[in-house]
Amino acid sequence: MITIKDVAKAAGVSPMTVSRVVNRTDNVNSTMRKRVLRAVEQLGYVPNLSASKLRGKKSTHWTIGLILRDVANPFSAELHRSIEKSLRDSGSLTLTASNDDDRDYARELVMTMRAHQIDGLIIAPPPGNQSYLGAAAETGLPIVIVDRPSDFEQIPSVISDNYDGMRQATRHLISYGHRRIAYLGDEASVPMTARRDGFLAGLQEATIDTTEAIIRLDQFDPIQARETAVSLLESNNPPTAFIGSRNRINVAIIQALRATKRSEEIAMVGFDDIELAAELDPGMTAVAQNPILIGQIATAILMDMLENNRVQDQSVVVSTRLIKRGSGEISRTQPLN
Amino acid sequence: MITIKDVAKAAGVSPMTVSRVVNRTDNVNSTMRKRVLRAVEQLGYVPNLSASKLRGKKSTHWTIGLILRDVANPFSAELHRSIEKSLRDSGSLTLTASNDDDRDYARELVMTMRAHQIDGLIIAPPPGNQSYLGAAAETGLPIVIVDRPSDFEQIPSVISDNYDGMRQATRHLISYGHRRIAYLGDEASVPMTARRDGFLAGLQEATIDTTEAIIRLDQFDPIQARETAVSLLESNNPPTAFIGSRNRINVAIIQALRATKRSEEIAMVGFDDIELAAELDPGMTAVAQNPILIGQIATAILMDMLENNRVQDQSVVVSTRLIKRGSGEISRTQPLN
DNA sequence: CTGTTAGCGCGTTCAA
DNA sequence: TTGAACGCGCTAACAG
Repeated sequence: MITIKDVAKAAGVSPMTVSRVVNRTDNVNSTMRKRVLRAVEQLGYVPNLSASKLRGKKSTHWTIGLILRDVANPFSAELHRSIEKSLRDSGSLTLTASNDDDRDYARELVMTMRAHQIDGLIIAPPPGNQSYLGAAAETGLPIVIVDRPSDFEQIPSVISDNYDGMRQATRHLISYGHRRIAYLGDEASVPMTARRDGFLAGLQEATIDTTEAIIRLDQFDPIQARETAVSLLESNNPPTAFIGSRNRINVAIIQALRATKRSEEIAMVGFDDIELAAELDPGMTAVAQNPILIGQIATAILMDMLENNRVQDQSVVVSTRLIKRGSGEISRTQPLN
Repeated sequence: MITIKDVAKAAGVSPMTVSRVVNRTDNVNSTMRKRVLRAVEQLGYVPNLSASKLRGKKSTHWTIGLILRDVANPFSAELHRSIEKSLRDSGSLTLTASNDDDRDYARELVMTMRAHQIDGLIIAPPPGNQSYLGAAAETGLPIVIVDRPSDFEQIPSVISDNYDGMRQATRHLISYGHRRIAYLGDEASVPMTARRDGFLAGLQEATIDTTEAIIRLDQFDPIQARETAVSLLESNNPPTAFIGSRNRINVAIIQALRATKRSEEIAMVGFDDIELAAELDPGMTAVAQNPILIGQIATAILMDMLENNRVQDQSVVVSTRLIKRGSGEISRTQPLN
């Protein structure tokens, strides 16, 4: 490894002079500067950021920890991209990992990232106790929570308006005459319970009893969800519309509708948009989140905490958007009870 | 920040003893060990990995640089996920970034990551000179190239069999009677030229002249590709089949076919699979790459270089798989010339 | 079994 | 304008 000393020796100056040249500080005699730069070039010297940081140097080239649920999930991937882009100007880099909704692993990841000396953290925490985040925040680590509400006053969060998004979806289906609406979801995390509550609120507004609808909160796995949807469709009293609570579940419902050749007559709205959703027959009506904006806001808040060394306590809610593509605009065809 | 000294003071021992306890090395008296562990717990001490590394400690908790084309692209995202998963057991973390096919930026990223003291690098390099990788490799940094061939003997690569995959796609369409096949792609990178060559080889095998087919190598942008496809469909001598050269282009072609209501009569095969491809009408026949396997192999090679301190020079080619879903099995309907 | 010494690469502080 | 000394947090090597 080429160190500052090697460069100094090659250029015939002291390490300090090299440091000054590399960091563009102070005034350095231009001949020396040239000598140093030539040596840097020749030896391929790359400064050791860890050592600088250890020595106490402040930099704006932050190392940001980014913990998402699953980097391969389209929503997470877009969020990742957005954060990366927002960070790019400052020359900051992200240490990225997926937590798979496993709280213990998330805790471990935070530890490891702290050991790696991250300057800030953006995390989509798994369900459950966020105490490990509180502890980390107390040491002065700036943290922003995304996609989940924060347990702590001192930790800001950026999150979609899950409740309102789902309520809109529900209202939309009701406006097309549907009452027997099947909701496939779970209640394992706060966003999911918010979506469930949005659905219930939509029903209540229209004075639809929860027994008239079909509410399945045990749908964790796409394959299982697909089977559930098929069996509902084949039951005595099938739904006239479906609501999917997240992107993988939406795909499952679409598969079920197609497998039973009912996609033209049974309505469907999905929470979370999917690539190609517009090219289906009919196109999938979706409640779209805005991962790009969420990422931008989260990054902006974090940068503010980092640069101004202050504690933020704001919680931002980003609204969703209902995109009508056909599947949600199928009117109820079945006779009224 | 809590350091080893703080813990030592709190536990009434020397820093060295704390180090031994934390690193589980040597034998430490069990009472002392307990005292130390209690202090660690109480103070929330997190060891500074950078400092350990600076001191020269070897660890198996590697920090791996991962430079992809675009973390939000489904192919890259799957690759990312696979690498992350393969790395997880060793407790390694990735410093991840997108290069947007910009060589200069990729060069800069490698610099920055080197400054961050990464132990190894997995990169999907942009088109153009890879000299910056050669230089980095010469300093002893283990590098594995993915999704692109390597310019250097000493840098191993893992890549899909683009040539063969595209040749299979072409043969497949030809076996359904197609001769006037429109290929929408570019030749801006080695994988793309390999796909182009695979297409040409497929034509040649069937003694189809290149003037009989439609070969567009100027399709970089999905929106532009969509327009191209529409205008081809509306021309005097339209193609009876399309080939898309990558995922975003496939979507564009599907959109064009649907917009012109020709998806049932014009065949189509896409290179790269897409979520929901099976739920289209007809389903999209695709040449699927295997990002999971590519990631596993790349990680395995890198780990071998890291752990055994040796230089690998192998190049691995991962085969593709043709998935028939309907769009590629539409026979030619137009009269023979 | 435990502590002391020294130094990894770097930059702040101060002296020249 | 330049350089020397010092110490950031940590641990290998040695001493006790």
